[in-house]
Parts: sequence; structure tokens; C-alpha cells
Amino acid sequence: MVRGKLQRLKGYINTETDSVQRIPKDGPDPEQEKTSSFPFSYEKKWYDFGFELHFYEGEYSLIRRKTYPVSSFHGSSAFSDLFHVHKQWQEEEEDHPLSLKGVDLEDLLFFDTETTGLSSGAGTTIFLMGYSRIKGDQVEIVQHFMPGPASEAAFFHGFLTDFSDTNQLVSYNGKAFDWPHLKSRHAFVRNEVPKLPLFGHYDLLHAARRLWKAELPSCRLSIVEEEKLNVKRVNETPGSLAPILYFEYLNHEDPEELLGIFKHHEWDVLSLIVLFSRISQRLLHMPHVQTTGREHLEMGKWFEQAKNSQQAEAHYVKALEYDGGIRQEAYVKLGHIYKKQKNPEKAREFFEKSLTGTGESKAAREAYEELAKLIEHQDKDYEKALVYTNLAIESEKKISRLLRSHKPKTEGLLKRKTRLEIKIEKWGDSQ
DNA sequence: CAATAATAGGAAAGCGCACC
DNA sequence: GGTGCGCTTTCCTATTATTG
Repeated sequence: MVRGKLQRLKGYINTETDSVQRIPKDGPDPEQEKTSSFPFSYEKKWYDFGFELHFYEGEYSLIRRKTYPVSSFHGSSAFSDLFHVHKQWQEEEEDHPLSLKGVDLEDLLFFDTETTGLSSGAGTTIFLMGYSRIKGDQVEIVQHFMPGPASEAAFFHGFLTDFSDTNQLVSYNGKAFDWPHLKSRHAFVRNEVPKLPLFGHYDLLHAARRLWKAELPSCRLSIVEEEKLNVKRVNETPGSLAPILYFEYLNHEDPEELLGIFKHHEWDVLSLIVLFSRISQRLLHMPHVQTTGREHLEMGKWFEQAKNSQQAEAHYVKALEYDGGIRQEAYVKLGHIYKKQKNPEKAREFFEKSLTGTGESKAAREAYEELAKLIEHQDKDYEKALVYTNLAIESEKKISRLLRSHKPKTEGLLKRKTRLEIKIEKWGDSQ
């Protein structure tokens, strides 16, 4: 039985080994199948689904191209938002991981694959890969389908002959999953097909995590879609069923059940477009995007890490408008920025402001310690510095009592305390 | 199930300031 | 003017979360 299956997969031209009863009742007439130029069963269905044959060195893959106007919506965003976002990125002075400065918008490939499993062992293959992209005033979706293991070269050939080396990938966890996977599968057919291009690669999983790690229960694409894009998926099959459905397809050749997977893949690559837009709109302070205080805070951190303190400051300042905990954190972050900018007076002002109102927190602990430092070295008011050091120690203790996971790190603070006590001992009060 | 990359936290190294 | 200490930056490591 298994042997028969393998043989069937190996060469579609060889219909001799296929028993008649294995062809489903509503399948094509076996007589016709032999003479037809279409190498698989269910020719009509494939055409109805919009797929075209791709022929390469005696093998075949299937390709579907589909377009929507850029004015159409996906969730609560229009694809055309990307135009504005792209334009806005050109205005930015400093670099950022998501920046599109100098990138041709139509070079972006919003890319995803469907595979026969998660493990990257030898048994797992890619059977569907493709992308969405902007083409003029249309969004184009290109899907390459591998109709069987014997078609991998044609499958890759169709995919690889379609774009240029200026293309850039945009994916969700593609850096860790899709691309390495694609590379390892490509190795099997590398002699027969073009080389893999060396892409620039934006991975939106990491962008999403940066913004929403604290806010969302998980940063899985489906959750992000629901919470941040208002995308409600209909008529699609979850990706987790892809392996089973593909194996079933290989048995009976009826693509009907794969329709939901094609839809799923389409949703994925379309969501990537609007996700890219949504995140960029927030990063660039573009209007009409509801942005939370937490998001501003996280974006501030992101810009800070990208060494763009101007944008970092802008987002932290925005975060000041939100509720207690957020505002407190933002004050502390701003304090650090001004401290780095050699403006200790302003730094101190912001650390102090962070302590008004809100109770114990890591931010408060941080502020106490920073104030102790500034007062010791600027004012040389050792008594007062000692007071803040003790407050920091108290704060640290309370936090570790509150958060079981947090192990107290008072070592540095205690060191500071004894040093200050010695100084006071030596010189009495602040001179 | 595997691979990957970002991140957080810690250790180590470089830098600047104060003190003698 | 040399020395030591505290502070910041950088480097390294372990952990975590996502993909079909």
C-alpha cells in the first residue's frame, strides 16, 4: 500500500501503477487523464480555484495569482495605509529596524510557508509558499503549491524565478522558521534551480513582541490579529491542520480540503501587510491610530535601543499622559535619558516626579537609587543620599515580598549605605 | 517535536572623577 | 599626578516564545 503511494507520488506520468478504484468516483475519467495535458486528477477543481500549471524539466507545480485593490480592507486597515507609512519612513533621519527608508515599496514580499510539520527534521517539507506584495494599485498574492514530493524542483523553480535580488522579506517568525526551513529544502534541489537570493528580512514577530509582550497573553499571529488588527478569520483552516490535510491530499489527490489552507495562507500574508502598517503608524506617530500608554513605553525602549534618543524621548513623553504605573515608568525612563545627556538637574526632576502618587514598584526602586546617586555626587548631601538609599532598600524588600520570582538584590544598595555612613562619620553633616 | 533570535540579567572591562 | 572606586558600556550566557 505504501509502495503504491510512493510510486504514485514519484511520477505522475506513470498512471499504470494506479488502480482504477483508487481514483475517486467524482474524479476525472482515467482514460481522459492519460491523454490530458494536465498531469493530476481534479483538473477542473484546480482551475476553478485559480491555479495555473508551472512546467519545469518534466515536472509541475501549481501557481495561483490573485489581486485585490489596495483600497480594500483587511480587518480595520486598508492595504493602502502602507503607502503613507512608506512615505513617512522616508522622512526619518535615524535608522530603525522597521525603517523602509531607501526601500522600494514594491520590493517587499510579505512571505509565509505551509509545511508538513514544525520540526525541521528531514521528514518535514514545504508544500505551499508565497507572498503578498504591492503592485501598482493592486495587492497581489502569489501562492506556489507542490503537488507531490517529485515536484520539488519545479516548485522551487517557479518560486525563485519570480523576483529580484532587491526584494526584501517580511515574515512572522520567518527568521527562525520559514527561511531556514526553505534553505534546507532548497539544498535538495540546488543543482536544478536558481540560487537563493540574499534578502533583507523584517521579522514582525519580534516587532510585535516588543510592543505587546506585556499587554497580550501571547504574540501568536492569531492573537495579534484579533486584538490589534480586528481581523476575524472566516472560511479558513488553522495552520495546525495543514500537515494532515496535505498528507490526505497526497493519498486521494482531491484538493478540496486544501482550500481552507490556501485561504489560511492568504490571510497570513495579507495580515503581514496591515501589521507592518499598524506598527509603523504607531512608531511614527501617525494620526488615527489608537495607541496605548504601554505601547508608547515599549516603543520608547525600542528607539532607545536603536540609539534614537529623540524618538525614544517623544514616546516616553507621550506615555506620561497615561495611568499611574505607565507614567511612573516613563518618568524614570526620561530621567535616564536626561542623565545620559549630561543634564543631571532635569534627570533629577524626572526621577522625583516618578515618585509622586504611585506606590512600590521596580520603577520606584530605580528612582530612589538614581536619586541617591545624583544627590551624593552632585549635592554631596550624604544625609539625604542615605535617606534615599534606605528608601531604595525598603522598596527592594517590598518588591521581592510582592513578586515571588524577584530575588532581592540589595548588595549594591547596602554597599552604598555603608559608604555613605562612613562619609557622614568622617565629615559629619553635609559640608 | 527543532531551530532561531531577541531579551534579560550578570560578569567583565573601560572610563572618568575624586581623593590623597 | 597616580591610584582606586563607582558608573557605564559591552560582551556573554541562559531563557523564552513562535512557526505548521
